[in-house]
Amino acid sequence: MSRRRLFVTTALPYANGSFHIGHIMEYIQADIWVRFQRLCGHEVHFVCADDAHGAPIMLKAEAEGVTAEQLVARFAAERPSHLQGFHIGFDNWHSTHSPENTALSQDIYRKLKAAGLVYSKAIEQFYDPLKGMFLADRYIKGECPKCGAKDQYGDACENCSSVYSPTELRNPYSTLSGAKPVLKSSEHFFFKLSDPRCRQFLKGWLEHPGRLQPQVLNKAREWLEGEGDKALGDWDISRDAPYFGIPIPDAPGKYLYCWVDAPIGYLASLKNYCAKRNLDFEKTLNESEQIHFIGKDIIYFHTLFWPAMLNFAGAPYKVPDHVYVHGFIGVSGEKMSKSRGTGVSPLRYLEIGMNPEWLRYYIAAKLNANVEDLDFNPDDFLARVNSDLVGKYVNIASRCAPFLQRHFGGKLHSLAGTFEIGCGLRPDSLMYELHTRASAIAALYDSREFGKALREVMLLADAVNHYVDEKKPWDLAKRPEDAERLHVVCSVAINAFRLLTVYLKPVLPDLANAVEKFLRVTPLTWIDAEKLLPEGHQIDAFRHLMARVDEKQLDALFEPPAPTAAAPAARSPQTHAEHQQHAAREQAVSAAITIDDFARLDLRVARIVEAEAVAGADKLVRLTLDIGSGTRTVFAGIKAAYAPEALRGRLTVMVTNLAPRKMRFGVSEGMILAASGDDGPGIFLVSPDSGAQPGMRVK
RNA sequence: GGCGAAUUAGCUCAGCUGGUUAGAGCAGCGGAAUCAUAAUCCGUGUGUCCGGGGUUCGAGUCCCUGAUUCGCCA
Repeated sequence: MSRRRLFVTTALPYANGSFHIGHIMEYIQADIWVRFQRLCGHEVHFVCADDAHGAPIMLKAEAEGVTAEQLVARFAAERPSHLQGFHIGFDNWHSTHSPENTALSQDIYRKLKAAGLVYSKAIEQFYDPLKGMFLADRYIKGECPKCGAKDQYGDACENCSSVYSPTELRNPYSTLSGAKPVLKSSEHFFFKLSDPRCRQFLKGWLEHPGRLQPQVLNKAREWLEGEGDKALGDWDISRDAPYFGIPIPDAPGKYLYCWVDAPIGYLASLKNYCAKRNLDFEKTLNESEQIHFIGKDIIYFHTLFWPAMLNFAGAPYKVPDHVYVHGFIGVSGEKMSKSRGTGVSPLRYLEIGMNPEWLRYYIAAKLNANVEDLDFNPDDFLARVNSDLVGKYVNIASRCAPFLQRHFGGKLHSLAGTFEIGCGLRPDSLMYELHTRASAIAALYDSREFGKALREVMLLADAVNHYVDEKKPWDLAKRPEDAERLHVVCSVAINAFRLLTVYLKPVLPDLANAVEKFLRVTPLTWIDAEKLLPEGHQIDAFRHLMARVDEKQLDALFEPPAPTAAAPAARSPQTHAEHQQHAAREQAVSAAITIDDFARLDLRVARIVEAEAVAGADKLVRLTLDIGSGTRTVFAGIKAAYAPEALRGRLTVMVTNLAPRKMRFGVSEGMILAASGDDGPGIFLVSPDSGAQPGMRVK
């Protein structure tokens, strides 16, 4: 195979939070693929970056009283340790808020404009007069124009699922300030995706054989070829100040929509990397296959906007060669929710000392080349990792190396007249079989069928264990006349172990590293599967290569984020609200907790933007809370003490990481703090001192 | 609401253009072994293939319909 040059990216994570399991899964998938390509001798430039721009980051920074740059820098600072923690080997990590990205984005914009694909027109949008900014749909709420349900977002009603535009909402309000938004006109720039040139190009790009997975192609084709009201529309690519983003050239007060400069961040990161490595950016870009790993949620951007942008911007840009799409990862059958903090926390996984390669293996074992969701199931994880990795694979070395050490000074026997497999090995021998599977396994890795690849490898591990069992080295060791047979059997097993290590190395780089030390060999590559260890090769004494997963670790991993969120099982709907009333009612002071226990509570200053009595409930008030980064709905049992209208605009303190709870009237996404005596008087809402801003952490 | 996908053993999933007794891994159960961090080996699957109709000599596989779940669109 000729040497490939690859430019590989993963989707840019939004820089308003830490990594969640979904990010890590994608990085693991791409990292395994990249490591495999490198083991095969191909050249790979593997980069990513923080997606730093956009209104949510700007607003979150504002709520925390820091600049957007500071907010982004805070998350950027923790990236390296988390990536290293899972052995994810990006060559470079950059940011869309960078000189490179500004230059590239403005260049691409200018070229698209020159190509006649950008035009401007005035549009009317809701504007928050208090905040002094235009409001995206998600920042507008109001009453559904059809059914009158309150607190519905600007696009659709969760209650009657009717669809409308934000301007149709009754009594609309800004979730940022609570103010009534006003309609205001402004000039916006559009990318003319409807241009026949675009459609024609995209059709050709999409249909290019092997470019996309069939499911992705179908979806993209559906969007591209939509007719009538489903036709592909032009894309609004500008935002008005104030906006944290890249200024549009020659258009004061206008910024590029963050989804324009986000994928350009791939190129910015590559450019930044090339500068560091003294590589020619344009040459590297043009000589490499350009491959993007993404989740299924952003297919639209990567199969329509992005290739069209690149194509019509022209040289030195080139269109992506492949976009590889994966599904979502759920936990125990439940969908992961970023905002509600459910799911497996990769950071907690590392904190409690779980082996990152367990997760790499487990995820790899469940990944295929399709756009399918996968499930993290703790029991499955435990069984899979312990059985496959420790029981089958590591066990081979563990059961044979001691004989070599005890009887032969750790030196291997020759397995054939020559060290090249195939020349001296019988076709029916174990080593021959192990060797011949290399190309099939490689093909599976290359096509991202990791689950199938690992199944193949484990089948081979089974064969090796079978072999050991059949040859019974422990019996041979009892008879001096069988010494040579013992030597051969154990040497076969160790050589087999070495091949299995090659096959697992893309998934388990760290373990492979430990095996290389144990076997005293230079770093293994894929071509090493064609060779055997020479006669007399000295190996080290065996020591544990991998611990088993302990069930207690999984318990710790899934411990609820806050003590109050324990046992969410069978509780009456009312309990949560009652819990709110009584949370602090303990007479005796509770048992001591550590600062770490306390730190697990995420308490935030919240502004009550909306409060209304819940029809049909005696005590409940439905609160809409602004916590800086967004809004939450909380049901609080405080109706007896507070009239809803008296609550609006007040600041209070909210437990933001309390597990969400489904109640008869909706989902409560946290709780607010209030004081109360044993049997009354009343309920007293906790308020921060003046100056506090929504989103500030209470600690 | 429209379009689409999924639903196969306790768990995770294979089953291509319809064809003989529906498969794998893990778990479980029975046995063997004891080199190995109780790891390994052998044996063991009577599953309304989501429900209900239909086409066919024959359907997990095709068609219709219903349920559930999940997407996309509006």
